[in-house]
Parts: sequence; C-alpha cells; structure tokens
Amino acid sequence: MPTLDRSLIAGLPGFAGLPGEALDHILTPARSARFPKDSEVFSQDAEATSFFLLLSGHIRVVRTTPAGDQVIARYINEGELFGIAVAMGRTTYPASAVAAVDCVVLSWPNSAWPDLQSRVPAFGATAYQTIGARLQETQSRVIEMSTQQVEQRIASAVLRLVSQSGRKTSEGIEIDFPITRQDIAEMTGTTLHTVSRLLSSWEDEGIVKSGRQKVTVTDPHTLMLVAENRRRK
Amino acid sequence: MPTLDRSLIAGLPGFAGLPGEALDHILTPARSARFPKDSEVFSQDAEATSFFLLLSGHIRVVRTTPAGDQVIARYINEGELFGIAVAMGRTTYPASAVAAVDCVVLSWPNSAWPDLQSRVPAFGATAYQTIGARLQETQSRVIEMSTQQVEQRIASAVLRLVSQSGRKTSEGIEIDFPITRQDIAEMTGTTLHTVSRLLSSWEDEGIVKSGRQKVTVTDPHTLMLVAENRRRK
DNA sequence: CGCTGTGTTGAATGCCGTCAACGTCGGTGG
DNA sequence: CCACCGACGTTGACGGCATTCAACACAGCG
Repeated sequence: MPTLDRSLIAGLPGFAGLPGEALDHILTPARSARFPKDSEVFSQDAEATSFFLLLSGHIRVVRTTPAGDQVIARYINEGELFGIAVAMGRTTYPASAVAAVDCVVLSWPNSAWPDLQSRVPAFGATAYQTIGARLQETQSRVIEMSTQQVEQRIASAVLRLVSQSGRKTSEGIEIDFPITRQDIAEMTGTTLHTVSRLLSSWEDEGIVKSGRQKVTVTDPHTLMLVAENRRRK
Repeated sequence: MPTLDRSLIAGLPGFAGLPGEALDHILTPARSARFPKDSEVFSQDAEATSFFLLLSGHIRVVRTTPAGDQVIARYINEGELFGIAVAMGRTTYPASAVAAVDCVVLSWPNSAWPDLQSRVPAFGATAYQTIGARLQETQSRVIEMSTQQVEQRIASAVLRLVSQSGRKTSEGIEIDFPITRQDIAEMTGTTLHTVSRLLSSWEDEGIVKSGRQKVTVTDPHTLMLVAENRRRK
C-alpha cells in the first residue's frame, strides 16, 4: 500500500480515468514534501536524482548563465510535472526550481522511472506530452522574441500568466502569486525599468492595476490588442 | 523482410548496437523517399501522418507567424529524427520542413509508432532524447536572445552551424549547404542587413570568408571570442 | 538581355537599455 | 512604537545599437 492517498492525483488531467491500482503503482514510490517560499526544489547543474509533481503552490524555473544573467524559463502550475530530466535522458537539471510561494510537491526517485513507465504507460505518455508541450511553448517564445517588440512581448507574458494562474477579483484577474517587475523582465528578455514604465502607462490607460509584487488585469481585451499590436495609439 | 537494408541505419548513433532483428522491425514499416532542393517534406499545421529520419542532405525547419514573419527553428542533420509530432502527442506539425539541398529521407506512418515503441524501446528512447535535446537547445536560444547582443548571437549561430554541418576546405571550415544572409537573420532574430554588415566586417578582420549562399570560417578561435564578447575591439 | 534573388553599404530614425535619483512599502530590531 | 534598512518601484535624461529606408551592385537563369 502506498503511504499517500489516491485522491491526491486522481483528479489531475494526466491521471484522470486511470484505474485505482495504477494510481497506487504510481504513488507507492512517491514521497510528498513541503517547500517554503523562496526555497529551492532542485538546483541547476546538480545531479538529477528525482522528478516532481507540483500539488499546490507555484514554482519558478530559472536558468542562470555563466555571466550571471538570469532567465525565467517558465512557471509551474498545480498538477504539472517538473524536473523530469530523466525522461529527457539527462543526468543533471538544466535549471533551478524555486518555490514562488509555499508549495507541496510529490517526488519520485529517478530509479522508479523505468518501472513506472512500463507498468503505467499513461504516466510515461503524460511526461512526454509535457515535454512536447514545453518544447512548443519555448519555440513560441523564440518566435515572439524574434518578431515582436518589447511591449507586445510583455503583454503576451502577462496574458499567459493570468490565463494560467489567474484568480478572479472584484477588479479583474490577478496573477495569484507574488511577481516583481524584475521577474517579468526576466521572462521577456528586457529590463525592470522598461517593464515598470509599460505597466505604469497601461495603468494610466486603465488596462491593468499593479502594485508591489502584484499585477491585476482589468481589461484583458485591450491588453490582447496590445499584444497583437493592433491598438490605436 | 523489410524492403530496406539494415545498413541504412545500423551506423547511426541512436541505433548502433541494436540486434539485427530490431533493425528489421524498425525498417519494415519504413519507406524511403527523395526530396529535391526547396521541396517541403511536411507543412506547418498540416495533419501529422508520418515521422521521419534524414538519411542524407540538410533540412530547414521553419515556423511562420500569422503576420508572415518566418523563423528558422533549426537545421536537421544527417541521421536525425524529425517531424516526430506523434512522440509529443501532437496531431499537427508545428512547423514546415524544407529540403535545403536534395535529401533522402526515411518515413514511417504514425500508426507504426506504438508498435515500434513497445517492440524496440531503444527507438522510443532515441526519439524522446531527441525531443529533450531540442528543448534544451531552444531554451538556450531563448537565453541567448535575452542576454546577448546581435553580434554575439550571430557568431554563436555560425559557430553552431559549422560545428554541426561543417566541411573542411583549404580555407577553413565551410557550412556545407547553401545559406543566405536572410536565413542567418531568421535564425538569430535580426535582419539580413545587420547580418551582411557583420559578415563584411568579420571578413575585413580575417575571421570568415563569405560569398553567395556560402560562409567559411577561417578563424574559429577569434569567432568564439566574438561570441563570448571577449574580443578586444 | 532583362529579371529575380542575393548581397552591400550609407544615412537617418527610434526603441529601449543604461545611468541616476528618488519614492515607497514592509519587515525587523531596539 | 518607531526608526531603520533592504527590497521593490518609479521616472527623467541620455545615448547607442540595430532596424528601417534607400540605392546600387552582382550573379544566375530563362
């Protein structure tokens, strides 16, 4: 018997519809752990020993260059796999994972991967689809950076964040974890100064409301026009 | 018996060491085809019906935006899998693949994938590793575009091309397929004008020699310094 | 021999990064 | 409670890099 309950994962997109035994197979080698805000789940270039599933919270995946520049590769949302180096045939983690808020995480030792993959093919399929989807997203980001101006890229990034991690409030849709201007800059390949200027001007136009580590989109439609560069100035 | 000979793939990195029967399993559902220069192997957004292995030639993978901008996602080299949408759980091709020179390609119908994957796990593993490696490369490209200037990005791109597809000549190492300034611009997110200017100035400094659809690196070491922004001006 | 694709180069514009200074919030410790 | 301090945010001024616009050169091909 696994020490964890099926209900932890039974409702997740990748696991819905699996028989109870399969869920138990999956959970038996798993452990759960809590990561307080700003703690590292794993570290760039460290030997990959485990892979993970985010049960609750938000995680920031960050790559640091030899020169010390940081780039945010993505945010992980609840229910997503991450740190699946083993599924890519890698032995080290290509980035660091930092808890953006207090998080609860399931982890499996890499040694459990081959057995899991053969006994529960749906699990492997989920992992590979995750990687495939991330390749797509990353390609899209390259295209954005190649073809769009900073304002459009920032608008797209903010829209992506609210659509993936938005929480409805009385004023609009708010990104439901703390995020700084610097964070947004590291997602879009620009500087915190430019992000600050643009958020300020959007606020003047009534498109967003933003405060300390907080962004709320009040007019998603217009922001979408900004992202597509279709807004009359 | 497959209609194709084992020797076609026996020497490739992903297949070396596989027993002959496995190679036959792999080759039985495969077909080979020739694609003349500038022809499309598959088309962006088309329904994915097959996946491919490049036996000889060079293939350019291109994504086009709704606005009509083109970005070169990557070049495929001999021996690499491509168009493996099926392994990512996709039903359409996310980009187009165009023969940069006359090419010979193996193709499998997607319907052969599940059987192949279970009967020859090493084949599946190769595909997944390919996807993983491309995710890494694409991430690196995002980081380059976020943190480096155009000159460094172009230098990196040229170095990558010569290292992956270089042919030694009396003058240096030449990219062994036709490539235009426009192509390099679409790889690096810049304009053909900027690429032309930089190649000209590098030629003045004796780092490269370039002509019509041709680039030869004569001083890889200095070009590497340029890529790292370590060159004294 | 003209046409199309490719490449080169000059000049001007402008986006956005850089530098700088200041403001504000929230936590911490005396 | 209040003073302090570090993290976060804002805004102005300036300048440089790369795009944009333009014109021309050259090669290959029908």
